[in-house]
Amino acid sequence: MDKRYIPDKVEEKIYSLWEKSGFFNPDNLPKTKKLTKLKAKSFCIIMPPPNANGSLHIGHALFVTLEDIMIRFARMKGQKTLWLPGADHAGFETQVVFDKKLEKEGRSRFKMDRKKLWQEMYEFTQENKKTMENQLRKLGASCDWSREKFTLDPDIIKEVQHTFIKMHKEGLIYRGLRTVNWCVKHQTALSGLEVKRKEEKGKLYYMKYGPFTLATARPETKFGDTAIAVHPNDKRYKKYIGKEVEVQGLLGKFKIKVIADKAVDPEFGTGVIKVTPAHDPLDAEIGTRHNLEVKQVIDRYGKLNEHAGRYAGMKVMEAREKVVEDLKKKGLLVKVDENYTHNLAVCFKCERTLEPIPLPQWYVKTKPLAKPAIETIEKGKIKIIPTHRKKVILHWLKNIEDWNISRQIIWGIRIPAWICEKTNEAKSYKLTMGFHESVVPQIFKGKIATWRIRDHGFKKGDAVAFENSQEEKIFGHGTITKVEKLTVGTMNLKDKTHYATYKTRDELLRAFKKHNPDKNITLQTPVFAYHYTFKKANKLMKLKAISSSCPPIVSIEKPKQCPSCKSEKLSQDPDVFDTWFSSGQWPYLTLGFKNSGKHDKDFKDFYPTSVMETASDILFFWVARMIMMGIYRTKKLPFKNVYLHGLILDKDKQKMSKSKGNVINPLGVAEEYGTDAVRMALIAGNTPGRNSTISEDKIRGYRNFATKIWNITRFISMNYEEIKTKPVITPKDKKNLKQLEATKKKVTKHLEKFEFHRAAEITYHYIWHTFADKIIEETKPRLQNGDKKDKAAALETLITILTESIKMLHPFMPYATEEIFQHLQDLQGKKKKTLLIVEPW
RNA sequence: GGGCGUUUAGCUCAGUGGUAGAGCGUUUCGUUGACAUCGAAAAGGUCACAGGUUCGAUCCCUGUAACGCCCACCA
Repeated sequence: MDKRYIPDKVEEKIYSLWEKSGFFNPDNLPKTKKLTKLKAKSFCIIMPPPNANGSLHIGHALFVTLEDIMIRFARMKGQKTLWLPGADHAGFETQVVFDKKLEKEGRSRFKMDRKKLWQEMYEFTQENKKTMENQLRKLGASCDWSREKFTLDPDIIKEVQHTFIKMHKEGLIYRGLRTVNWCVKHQTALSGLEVKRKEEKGKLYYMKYGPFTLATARPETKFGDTAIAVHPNDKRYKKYIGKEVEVQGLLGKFKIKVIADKAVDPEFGTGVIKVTPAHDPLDAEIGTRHNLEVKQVIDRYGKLNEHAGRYAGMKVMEAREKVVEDLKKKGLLVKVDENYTHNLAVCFKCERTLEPIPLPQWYVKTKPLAKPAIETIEKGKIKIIPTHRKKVILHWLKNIEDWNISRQIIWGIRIPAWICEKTNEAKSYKLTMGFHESVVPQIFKGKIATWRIRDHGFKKGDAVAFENSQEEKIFGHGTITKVEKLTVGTMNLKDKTHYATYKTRDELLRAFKKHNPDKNITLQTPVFAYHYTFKKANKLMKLKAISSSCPPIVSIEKPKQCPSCKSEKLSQDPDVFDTWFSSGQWPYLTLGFKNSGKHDKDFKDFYPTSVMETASDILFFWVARMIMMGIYRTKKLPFKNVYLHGLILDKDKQKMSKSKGNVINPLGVAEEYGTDAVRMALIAGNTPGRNSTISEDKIRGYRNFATKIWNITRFISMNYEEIKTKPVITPKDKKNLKQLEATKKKVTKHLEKFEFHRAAEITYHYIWHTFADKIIEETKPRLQNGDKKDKAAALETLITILTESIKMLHPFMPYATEEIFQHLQDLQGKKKKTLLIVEPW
C-alpha cells in the first residue's frame, strides 16, 4: 500500500468497477430478505437535470453529493434504488448563452434560418451534455445511465405537447392578448418569475393634463393613454369621475375619460394617473377592469410607432427626452422630481429595462392547478426540508398568477398550435380600401383600379383588404400594383378599368361630389389612381372579425384546414414553451408516464418518487410547478420529500461568479484533493437550505481525513495475519464494539432525517478521534506483546470496526472507502463484493 | 409595504430546557516503525440586546437592533 491515499490512482478504476457491477440499475439489484422488512421497497430520486449549456459548477457538485449520499444509503439498506440522470435543454438560458456565442462570432440568431440555428444549438447542447456526464461520473454519481433522459428526447417532447393539449381541452390553457414583459434585446416575453427588480434613480415628471396635474415616470407613453384614473374616494377629483375631459397634448387636443380605480394611491404624486394599458402592467389591469382601449405606441424593438406622430421611430429614452423638452416648451411641464427612486422591471439575464407591450401569448390558468397543490402541502403530504420553506411555497401558490408559457425563441419545445394563415393575411392588411356596394360587382368582374380623391397613402406592393363600405365586410384582398397621381380633369374615362361607372366627366364630377360632400371638387382636384390585383375572399368577413382573427388550432399534427374559416393555409405557432413547462413534468415523464395510459413499468415502480433534492432558489420555478403539474396529470404527488439546498459561497461569504474570479471549479479541486474530500467539504457544516461556504482549506482538511482512514487500513494490513486461534474477546473489545454500534445507530438516524452534516461529522469524529486516536493506540501493545489469542482478538476487533466504519462512510466518501473495502477483502482472501450493495445498513 | 432567515470561540459553523461544541487558526509539548496530510494538551464565549414563562432559558414566548434573502402594481 502507498503511504498516502492517491485519488488519481483509484477513482477511475473504482467508478468503472461500479458501472460494470450493474448495480446503478435497480433491475440488477439483488433481492434481499431485508427488503421485505423495509417500509418503502423502492427509493427513487430524479436528478434535477443540469442545463446543457456549460459545465458543472460547485452547486452541481453539492446536489450530486447530497443525492448520491441518499441513493447509496438506500441501496445499501437493500431498497430497490433508482437515481435517474438527465439534462435540460434549458430554453431561454441556453438561448442567451448561445446568443452570446453567436455575437462573439459576429452572428445573430435573428438573421439565421430557424432549422439551421436549431441544429447548431442541438449539437452545442449535446457536446455540453457529454462533458457534464463525465463530470457527474467524476463526482462519483451512482446514477443509472441506462435511463438517462434529455428534455428534448422525442418521447418527452410528445408527452409535453400532449399535456398542453389536454390542458387546452380542459380549459386550463388560453391564448390572451395581454401586456407582457418584453425584453427588447432577447426579443421574447418572460414570465413574472423571470422579471428582476432593480432599484433605479429616475425622474418623476409632473405635467399638466387637461384640468389635472399628474405625475409620471414615463411621459413618452402618453400617446397610448386611454384614460385618466383617480381613487374613487378622492374628494379633490370626485366631480370628474365618469366625465370626459379635454386635454392639450403634444399632438393636439384630445378628449379622454376619467375613471375611478382603487389601485390609484391618492397619496402618491397628485393622486391622478394617466392610464396606458398597453405599456404598464398596472395600467393593463386597470384597463381590463374598465374595458379600456389598448393603444400600443411602443413596438417590440422599443421604438415609438405611428401613433406617436412626429415622435414615431424614436427609441424610448430618446422620445422621453424629446417629449419632456416639448412639454416644457408648451408650458405643460409643471415640475420634475429628480430624486425619484423606483424598482424597475428588468430582464433577469441582461438586466435591460423590460418594455411592457401587448402581445398574444399562451397562458396556463394556474389557480385550478394550485388549489390541490395547496391542500396537499397544507396537509403535510409533502415534507419540505427545511420546514420553513413550506410557508414560502404556500404563499406563492395562494397568490399565483396565470403563467405565460410562450417564448419567442427557437430553442425549446414547439407549441403544438397552428395559426390560420388567412388570418395572418387579413392581419397583415393593415390597410383596407372601402368600396361602395354598387362598385363591388365590378371588381368581381375584373375592375383593376380605383380613383380616389383622398390620398390613401398606398404604395406599390402594399397588401390591402377590400371592404364593402355598406356591409362593412371584407370581400377580398389584393396587392397594389401601381399608383398614379392625376387630376379629375386628366382622368381617362375610356380607361376600361373605369368604363362601367361614369360615361361623362360631369357624371364623374357629380359622383365625386356626392361621395365627398365636404370637399370642393374641381377639375384641378388631384386624383389618386390605385391599381391592384384582386382575389375573392373565401367567405365574407366582418373587418372586426378579421382583426380578432381565427382562433389558433391546438394539435400536434398539422390540421387539414382551419375549422373557423376552412382555409387550408396553416402554419405552426413559431413560439416555444417556457422551459419550466417541460421540466415541471420531469418526474413523471422520465419514468415513462404516457398520455395513452400505457405507462412504463418504472412509473409503477418508482412514482411518486422519494425525494426531490434541488436548489432552494428554484422553489417556485420548478418545485411548485412540478407539484401542480404532477397532481394534475398523474393524480399523485410527484415526490414525498423536498430537500432544498442553499448556495455555496466562497470563504468570504461572497457569491461565486466568473467576474469576481472566486469560482471554485469542483472538478479542478477534485482533481487536486480527490472527489471524496470535496464531497465531505460540501456536506460537513452545511445545514439544509442554508448557504454554506467552501474553501480549499476545508477541502484540504478532508483530504487529510482520507489519508487518515487509508493509514488506518495500512496499519491493520501491516499487522495482519491469518487468525488461526480462537480469539478471546476482552471486555474492552466488547465495549468498543458497543460504541461502534451506537455510532452506527446515530449515523443512521441522522441520514434518515436528512441531517447529512450531522451524519458526516459524527462518522468523521468517530473514525478519527475514537477509532484511530483511542482504540488503535490502546491496541498497539496488544499487537506487539500480547499472546496469540489476544492479538487475534485485537486484530479482529480492529477489522470489524474498520469495515463498519468504511460502510458508514461510504455514502460520503465512496471512492476511498470502496478501495479500502476491496483491499480488505484481498487481505482476508474473501470473495469480492462492492460496498454498493453491502449489508447490513 | 409584507414575509422569512441569521446573530454561539479569532474565523467558518454545529447543537441542547439542566455548568457550552466541532473544524480551521493560535500557543506549548511530543512523536520520524500506520499517518508530519500526525499525536497530546492549553488558551479563547454574559450563546446580539431587553423583558416574560420556568426550580432552571443559549434553547420556549414577546419586543428591539443589525445583517441577509424572498415576495409586492405605487404611476
